[in-house]
Amino acid sequence: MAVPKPAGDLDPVALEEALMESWRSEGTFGQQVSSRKDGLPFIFLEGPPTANGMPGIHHVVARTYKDLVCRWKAMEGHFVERKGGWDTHGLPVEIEVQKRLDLMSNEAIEEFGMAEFNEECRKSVWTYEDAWRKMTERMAFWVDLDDPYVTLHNEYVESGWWALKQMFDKGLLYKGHKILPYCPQTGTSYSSHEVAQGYKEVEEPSVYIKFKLEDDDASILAWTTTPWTLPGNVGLAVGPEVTYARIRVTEPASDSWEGRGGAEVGEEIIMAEDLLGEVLRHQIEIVETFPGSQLVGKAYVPLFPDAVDRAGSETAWTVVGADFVTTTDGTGVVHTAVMYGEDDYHLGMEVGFPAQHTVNMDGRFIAGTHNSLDGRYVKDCDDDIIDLLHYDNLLYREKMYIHDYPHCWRTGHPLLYYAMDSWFVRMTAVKDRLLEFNDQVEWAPANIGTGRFGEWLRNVKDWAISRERYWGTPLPVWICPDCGHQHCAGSRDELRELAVDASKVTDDPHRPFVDEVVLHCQADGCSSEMIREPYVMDCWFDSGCAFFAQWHHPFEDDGKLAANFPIDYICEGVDQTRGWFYTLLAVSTTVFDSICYKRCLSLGLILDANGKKMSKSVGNIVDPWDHFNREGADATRWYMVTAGAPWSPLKFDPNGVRETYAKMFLTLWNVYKFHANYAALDNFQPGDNSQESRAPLDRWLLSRLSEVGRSYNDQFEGWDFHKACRDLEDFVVNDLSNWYVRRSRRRLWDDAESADKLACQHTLHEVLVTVCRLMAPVAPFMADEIHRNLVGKSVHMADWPAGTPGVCVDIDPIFTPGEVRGLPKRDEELEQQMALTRALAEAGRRVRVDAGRRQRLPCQSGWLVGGPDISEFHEILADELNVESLATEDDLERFQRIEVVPNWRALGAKCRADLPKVKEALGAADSDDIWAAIQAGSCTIEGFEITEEDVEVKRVEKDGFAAKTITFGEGDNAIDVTLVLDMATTPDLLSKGLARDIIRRVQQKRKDLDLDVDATIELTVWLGEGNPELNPDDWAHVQSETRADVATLNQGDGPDDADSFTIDDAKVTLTLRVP
RNA sequence: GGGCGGGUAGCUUAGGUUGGUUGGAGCACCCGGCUGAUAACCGGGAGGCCGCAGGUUCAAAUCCUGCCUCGCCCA
Repeated sequence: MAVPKPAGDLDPVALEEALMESWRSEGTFGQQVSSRKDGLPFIFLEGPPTANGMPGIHHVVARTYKDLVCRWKAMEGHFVERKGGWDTHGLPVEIEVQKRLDLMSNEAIEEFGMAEFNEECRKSVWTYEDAWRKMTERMAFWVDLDDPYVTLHNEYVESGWWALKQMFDKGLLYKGHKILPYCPQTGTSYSSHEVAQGYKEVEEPSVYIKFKLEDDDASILAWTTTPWTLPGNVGLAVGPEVTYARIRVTEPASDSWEGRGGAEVGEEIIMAEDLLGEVLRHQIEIVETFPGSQLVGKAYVPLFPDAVDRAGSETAWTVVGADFVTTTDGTGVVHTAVMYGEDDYHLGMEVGFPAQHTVNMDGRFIAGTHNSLDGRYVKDCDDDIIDLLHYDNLLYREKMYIHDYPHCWRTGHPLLYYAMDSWFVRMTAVKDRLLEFNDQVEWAPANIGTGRFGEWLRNVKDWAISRERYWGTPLPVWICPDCGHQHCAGSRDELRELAVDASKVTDDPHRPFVDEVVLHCQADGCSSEMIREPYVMDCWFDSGCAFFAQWHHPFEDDGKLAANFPIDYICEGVDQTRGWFYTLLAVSTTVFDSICYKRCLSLGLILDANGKKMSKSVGNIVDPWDHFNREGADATRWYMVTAGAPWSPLKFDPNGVRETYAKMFLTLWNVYKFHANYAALDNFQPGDNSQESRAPLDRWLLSRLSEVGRSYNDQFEGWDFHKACRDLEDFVVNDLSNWYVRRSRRRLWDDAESADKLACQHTLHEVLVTVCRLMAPVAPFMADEIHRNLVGKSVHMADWPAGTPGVCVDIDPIFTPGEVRGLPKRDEELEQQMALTRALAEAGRRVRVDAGRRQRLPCQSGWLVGGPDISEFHEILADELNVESLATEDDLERFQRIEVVPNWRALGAKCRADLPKVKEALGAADSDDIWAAIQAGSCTIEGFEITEEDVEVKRVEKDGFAAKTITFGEGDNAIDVTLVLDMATTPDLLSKGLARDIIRRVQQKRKDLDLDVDATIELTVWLGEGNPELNPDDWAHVQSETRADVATLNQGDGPDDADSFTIDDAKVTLTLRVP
């Protein structure tokens, strides 16, 4: 504990940069972690960002909430390790490299060389690492970036392999199909993100097809916008609840028929009743109507009999029921080609349609589909297919159709929805466990767990985890081309064991090296060789493995996983709900059959000041450095935390950061400066100084601090960081600065040592130290700067002053005796009294405004009527009110008289034409007498008997008094308190008021001249005509207050060029000279 | 198209679960006061169809229904 150094003006950027340097050289972060190594662990897992994009303000938000919770828990005494992490695989990385090197197809990549391409990806991943590191350090996110986990590291990949093998061994990994938008030109399928970049409006032929029933003369009519899928048709779907109609054509089509197709008179067609009018172009009659369920099971004649092999399917080319069928467009009958639509595929799997391709990976029809189509690009065949159907009398109509359709963002070609081979994790098998584990997670906000996330889990689908890409964790599955045996490898050693040529197994598990590895088939009796499936993993799988792969579990984790699982806290944006939040739980459920994280804070999105999403293309990105370099990281962090609940969308307003800086940080700094400068001057040493012996003002502030600290902690525990910080800010600005410091300035001016001055210094010291500890997790810089100067050590090594410190197990004591520990005693009664005092001080200013009496002109007396005893604060209140003496008084009557005024409504009805006379008489009479007479029932005026109903009684202040009544407290405890001021003016009061006005002007002048506080001056004052006499005592007071060693008081107007001012029409002139 | 969240003063927002006197606050604006008090402070003023329309109720910013609008996720 040292005597504080004096503090200068605040330069937030310099302050923060200097502290960064101290933290670096002292290793403060490491010290904070290791000093708590015997505390209960609090396990945090960093969601890995990808470093191939610039960090933005939204990253600062997420990292603030990660950091503040970890810092808070560490101060509580927890052992909080914070390992960094990087997400380094995946499509975004590949796309960056492809764009840069102009490799716009898989062929181009393979021509360039897969090894070379992946090397470019590996480098690209670190493009912005330095920017990330700088941002992370500058914003004071304490995370270990020197030893992070990295998803591309060989060890990390190996842990992923191990996890996948666990799934495989449990029968949770299988190969199936996934319908994906696919570009045959580039040979790649696309993520929804890529698809979104390539929508185009196109006009294409759509057709109504007649499917002839086997045992019936009628046809079922179906509609499609993709004629090229018709050869693959294997079924028709109808809505079981939808009403269908069988109709008969009664007249030939009119001459206005356009395009191909048609129907004969007498032909019968079945389709949804609601859509008849929209679809049919013939005169018809309805034969019958019936629900779709009656159609289910009916067989029809295949359009292209050779295209698909029945393969034992009993449902092929029959009608099936499906819930997704609607009558919003089409015919209410959905043509189903299993391999070319997501609904189609799922329906096909469900009802057992044959799943066969009619189209190759190059986008051409497979040989044997139809002799005029085989080998041709499908999009070129639309017209020919329509022709073929027309000639077979299977076409009813064709119609051009305009819609948005996805196109390849690289080649501009239309994408085909195509069933790709894909590997899945059978999440549907563990759905109940997922839901059970989710119930154990404490979500913030709670509705994410029950709502968005819970909903997602209740509808969980199998997880398609393979990607036909190059840069990622390779899928460690090998298949024997001869016997079909599948083998999932769980480690690099296992590969070496099974490899035909072990030397092909490199340390680097990435493609293309791993593709070279061929394994001995492990099936009994098969001596063939297994080839690797050419996929890489969904990069979400990588990050979902972070909780164990970061330790290279189970290969060399040294018990790390056991000690760090499940995780206590994760925190990311709400957009991670179906991303990282899900994949973590998915992996921990399938591999460990365990909950993964206990608490999850899901952050709202960050928007610009206008509520628009920030995006590069719109150009509304906020650069965090704009604020780091102006208001500083503390103000930026504090603003983000106080701007709203963490889970609400944050409209980032640059002005708000400025406001936070001006309000919270400048104010706090100035309080600190006030304390530090006087403490340095007086050689202040904190020591024993009991709370009880201090001034009521001190005890009040400490009590407030106690309450604010307690609720701050409670609100932290309830995730309400925004409320906690707003309350603390309110305390600092209003209680500490605007009231306590303002009321205490004079106490510290005193040159002599006094108990009161010491009490004030101790109070400021304790309050500042405690405030610093409370705010340290959110604003780690200024809190540390102040704490270091007052206590001599970093705030980040200090204990949390509130809550339950039970988790601090055998930590070295970081406190020396006499230091602030915990929170002070609370005195609610005292707080109430001060609240009333402040309310009365405000009421007094209002009284003066209403009564037209200047604040600087003192009143002789003030009285308080009613309310609790606040005599402890009478001195303060008298000073605030500028009254010579303040007293309590029981009898409000002393200052008030009643005034009886007519109730015009009642009196008018009674007196009618005589009303003016009654009014005059009432006005002339004495109110007290009239009221007494009315109450006695003997009041008669101008012959009318006046009762209580005829008048209203008002209470007004007697001449010479002004008053205001305030209601203090709430509900049943509310009590009226009246403040009365004596408005009388005496020569004595006028003299005091004049003195105060002169002092005020001189002080302003001193300030303008930038004089030192203790500099002396020579003062000359001229009092013009009309001024009151200035008493010698008051003149002496002027001299001492303004440090005027030499002072002259003259009558009359002073020199023209001197400063002058006017009070009550009298002129005062003054000159001020510095000797 | 489905799910979720938001819409309150010029701007940022509190309140909404539990309906109840006149819907609070900060910034900006205007007037006044105060200040050896900091980008300060105090009082007052102006500024609100609490997104729109219905409904429930003695009473709706609050509860219900529909719609509009912004955002996110999913299709």
